[in-house]
Amino acid sequence: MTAGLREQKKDATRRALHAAALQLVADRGLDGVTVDDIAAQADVSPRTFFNYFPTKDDAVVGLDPRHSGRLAEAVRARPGAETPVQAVRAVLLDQAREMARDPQLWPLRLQVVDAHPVLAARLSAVFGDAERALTAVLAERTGTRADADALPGLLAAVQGAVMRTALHRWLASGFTADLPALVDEGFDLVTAGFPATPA
Amino acid sequence: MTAGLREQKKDATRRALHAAALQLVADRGLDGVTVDDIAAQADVSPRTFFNYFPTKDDAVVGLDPRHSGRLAEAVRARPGAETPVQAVRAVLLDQAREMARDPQLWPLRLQVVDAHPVLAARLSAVFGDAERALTAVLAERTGTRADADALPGLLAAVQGAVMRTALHRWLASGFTADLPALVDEGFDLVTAGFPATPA
DNA sequence: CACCGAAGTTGCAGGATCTGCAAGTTCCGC
DNA sequence: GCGGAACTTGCAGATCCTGCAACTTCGGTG
Repeated sequence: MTAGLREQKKDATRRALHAAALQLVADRGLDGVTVDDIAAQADVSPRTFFNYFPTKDDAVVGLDPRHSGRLAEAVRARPGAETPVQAVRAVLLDQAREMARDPQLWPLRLQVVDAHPVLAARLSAVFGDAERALTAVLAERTGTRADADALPGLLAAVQGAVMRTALHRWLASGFTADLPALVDEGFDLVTAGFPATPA
Repeated sequence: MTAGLREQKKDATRRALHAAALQLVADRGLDGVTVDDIAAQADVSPRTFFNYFPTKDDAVVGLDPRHSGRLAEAVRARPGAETPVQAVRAVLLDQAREMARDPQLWPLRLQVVDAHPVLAARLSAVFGDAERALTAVLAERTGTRADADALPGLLAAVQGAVMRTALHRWLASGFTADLPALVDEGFDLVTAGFPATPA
């Protein structure tokens, strides 16, 4: 089942590079760290670094392109009886719980990303990929064409907005808030159509 | 009113650089164009290029950082009687009309950006800045703290989602669709809370 | 109108990023 | 074992981007 030794090593190296990049940048700032530093920390040659990540920035963010497909696949796997919003909401809650599990990884990532606009852009690109894949799956589910119906693309984009907002508020709370709860709150507001003033 | 000759020249140079970057990249692709090419096309030295844009990518996207504040300012200027959603919707419609006015600039921009994920990330960063500024203004309007109330941040993010989706659908239509109408459609869906299936 | 400070342009040197290429080394299946 | 595939590595080189120091141009002032 688990792939050969080769695969394991690759995964390990990838994680080592990401961990090194994240930690070093957290300590010294993005400009205080070179690719050579990261490679040295992970015990590979500088040239090998680029076999794993096309860019220093990508190593810091550290999210596979294959990660982009996970969201869409998870939504596809939801029971067909659910409405698109219900399906997306359920999946996002799962992901939020997953992210909150490791008390180090995502908090550190978010702090670092927040401190460097360039990295925020990179992270947005990853989200964008995920949203594009999700759009296709939602179009399947609703049986419409993605270019005729606005719903798939819009829901995919709004889902990203909810998640980004939740992550930002999580960060702002010093990671004391409950991430899934923040996601829930976001979906409540959205599905209520942004009530004027519930005052 | 209009600033001195100096300001005019700066604006002209900036526009020339952006236009050159956009056109060259549209023709040859992002990797087929160097900063030297762009500078030459705009009749300035390569070194001067970096007095205007911190990055080649930024020159291609060509949006000021000061552009980021315009959205927020426009919302601040809306009558206080409007709900946040109404105010944001009105401003976004204005911007959509503005973007659709020049039949060349935004279409070319969007095509180029769509063809190069790196540029999409850059554009996302600009949107992100605008959203952050908007969050602050919305928090003012609702009289809440942006970190206690989810609405300002979420509405700012969702607004971005609506606009991005509209732009994407505009692009997909080959720019035959009506951009303001696409924005309207997006807001209708959002304020309806994503109705299950209006079938 | 002559002059001075501020603002803008330019060239140069240099560090860092990233890519192709051509070895070497390690793993997997037969 | 052994042959091919996969991975690592070094090297050369193009490009990006930055600091610095000169030079040129603009805008105001007496």
